[in-house]
Amino acid sequence: MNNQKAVSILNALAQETRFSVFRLLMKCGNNEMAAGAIAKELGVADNSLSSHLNILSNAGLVTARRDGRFLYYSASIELTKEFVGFLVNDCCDGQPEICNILK
Amino acid sequence: MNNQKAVSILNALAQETRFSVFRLLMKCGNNEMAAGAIAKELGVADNSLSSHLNILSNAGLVTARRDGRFLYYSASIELTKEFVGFLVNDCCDGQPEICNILK
DNA sequence: TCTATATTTCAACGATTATTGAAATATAGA
DNA sequence: TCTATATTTCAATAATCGTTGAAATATAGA
Repeated sequence: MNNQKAVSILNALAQETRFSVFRLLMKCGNNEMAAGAIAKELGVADNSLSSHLNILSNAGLVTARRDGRFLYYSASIELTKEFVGFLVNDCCDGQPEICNILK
Repeated sequence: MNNQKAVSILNALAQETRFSVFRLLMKCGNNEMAAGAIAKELGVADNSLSSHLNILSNAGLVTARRDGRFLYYSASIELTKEFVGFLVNDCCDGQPEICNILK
């Protein structure tokens, strides 16, 4: 993780539809959802959602698995962990007890 | 914290200069830096930085304090905590042990 | 092979965004 | 009051972004 990678993740998340997709998949944990099911759940056009899924995927936040006609998406939990860690780790000039940010 | 507020925070952070400003101020912890010092440190034009600081400030991520001609900025650590919590809390459908995201 | 379903790709359009130069505002000190 | 410093505001421009409709691709089943 580095500044550039973090900004690309932030860009991917900084849009209402994409953020909702991400939260929906995070809620699913290690389970997955087909693109169509996500589109229906969120009330988004298929092609628009496809574009958003692609952006999330390029940022590494979701991964896809094809099964027949369906593409199943799931959240990349490891990357999310890394990202959150990077966001908060270097705070307070190496004295985390100052802000105690993770609790 | 809610989706809309989180997206506004993500938008504020999703730009290289602003993310660098945020990280710089987080590194300062409860200390602060004058706008000019931030601009110099990051090699950004004053007016451009002012615009970015305004965006970070509108998102609640930084606060400003005037002292004479100087405006001192610092990170809003409480909001950052709330934001990170919101990002990761509802994961795994209420079974955080599945991804154990904060550790 | 034909048809239906699931999803993506593409081009176009309007909207939003970042940067720049110049001007304005706020304050300090002589 | 005059000048210098710190910062913001404003208008303009170029670049990027999200959505839409239509077409294309992939697959399943009859």
